[in-house]
Amino acid sequence: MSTLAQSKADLERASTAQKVADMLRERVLLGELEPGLRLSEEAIGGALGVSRNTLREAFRLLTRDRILVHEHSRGVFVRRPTGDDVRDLYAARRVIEGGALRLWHTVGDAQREAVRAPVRQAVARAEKNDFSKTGSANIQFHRGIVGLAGSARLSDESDRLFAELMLAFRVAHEVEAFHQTYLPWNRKIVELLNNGTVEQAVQQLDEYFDAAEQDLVSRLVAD
Amino acid sequence: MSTLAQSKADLERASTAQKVADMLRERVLLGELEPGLRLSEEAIGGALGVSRNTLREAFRLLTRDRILVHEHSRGVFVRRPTGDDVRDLYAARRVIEGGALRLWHTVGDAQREAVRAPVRQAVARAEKNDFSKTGSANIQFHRGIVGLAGSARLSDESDRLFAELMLAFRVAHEVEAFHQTYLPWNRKIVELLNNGTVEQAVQQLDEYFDAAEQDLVSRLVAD
DNA sequence: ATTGTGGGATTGTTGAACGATTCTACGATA
DNA sequence: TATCGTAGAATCGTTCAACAATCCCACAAT
Repeated sequence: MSTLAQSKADLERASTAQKVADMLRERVLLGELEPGLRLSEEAIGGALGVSRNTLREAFRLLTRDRILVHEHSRGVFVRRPTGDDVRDLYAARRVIEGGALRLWHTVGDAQREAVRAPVRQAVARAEKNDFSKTGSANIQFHRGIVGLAGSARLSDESDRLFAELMLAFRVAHEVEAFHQTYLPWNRKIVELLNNGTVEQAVQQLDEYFDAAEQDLVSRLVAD
Repeated sequence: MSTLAQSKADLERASTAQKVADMLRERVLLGELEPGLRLSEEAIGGALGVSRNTLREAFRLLTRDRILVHEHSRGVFVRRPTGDDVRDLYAARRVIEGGALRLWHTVGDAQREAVRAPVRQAVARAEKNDFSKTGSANIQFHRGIVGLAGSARLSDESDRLFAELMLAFRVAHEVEAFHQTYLPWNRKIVELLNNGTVEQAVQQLDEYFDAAEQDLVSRLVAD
């Protein structure tokens, strides 16, 4: 069964627009294309060897993911989140992740492990002074929390929220902080979950969101 | 200030693709284009007088809203939600609306009124045997609940979930039931909220979701 | 009944074209 | 000097035409 699913994935050729969109998304999230930058149809299309029409389809896909913003007759720009955007993002995360966390005692162990494992691995690496994959570990932790809900739609939307938040950190020149200060919070949350005190875990998560939002907003308005 | 915002809205001309997408979305949600129907680029484009490229942009917009599904080299189809889709949708709603409802005691009266008012108006109309706008009233109620979170992104995503759910009801030939059986539940929820017993309101909402999901799924698999 | 194997229809992608809109730089006016 | 207006360049919005790639369907072969 899993082999069938795998071969199906192989068969699902991505369209040109999809491939272009994936490439551009990676470039943006890696910081090679700075927030606020305008993406010229002619320049990008020429560099990538695709026609304007195909490129515009790729732009639509990324606009949908809030990676780019479209302004009529002006073009598309790499999104540059504001303080209001950050507040909106954390308001959404509080509801989604808080609501998902409260399902802790209703889900199976596989879903719980998706929350515990990223923290455990991050702790193990930190003890060896290995901070290489510390960034993606945090995201995996929060993806695991959302996954408790058991909704692919919710997980997809959360991925978009994470990506947009990453852009905000980049605007604030705080990409490193995003990847380093979270670990104590996450350990505490997992500990509370393992104790069965879910409501306290939710409260801890809320406090983390409060601290992260406040820090990020202050750095954005100062800019 | 409001006049400025209004004139700005006037200036924001929708693109042709956007207008076409809005028209098609309305057609689909009104049931004029049945779930599963394939939308031919040539036929639709010819009928609406727009080029294939512009129409394809409109298709992309509706695909992002999960109104249409795109299959490579096969075309786009009106989405036809399955039982698994419905389960996914309600899993997402449970987390989002449950999480939002728990913010009841933290929000201002304007946001609370956005929850109460739709139910009050629906009750008033029902007493006069007026069931005309009973459908949108239910949606407004749930939009109000999501609005408690104070996140435009979350509200937008919820609108997409509602639209997709409407398609599921259409597949199950239960559009009317969707608009009629909800009122007692909603009244009870508002009553519990006014009493300050938020957790009981959340529980009541969960029970409503359980009942609605089970009913809808059973009608879908029977099809 | 199942499995090739064609032709026909539809989509994927490209390139060019032209009107519409925005941006920019330069000069006019107070 | 600063503000304003305007012409020209650059870019976007949309359409059209073309061709390759893919899918669908009917028919024949086993």
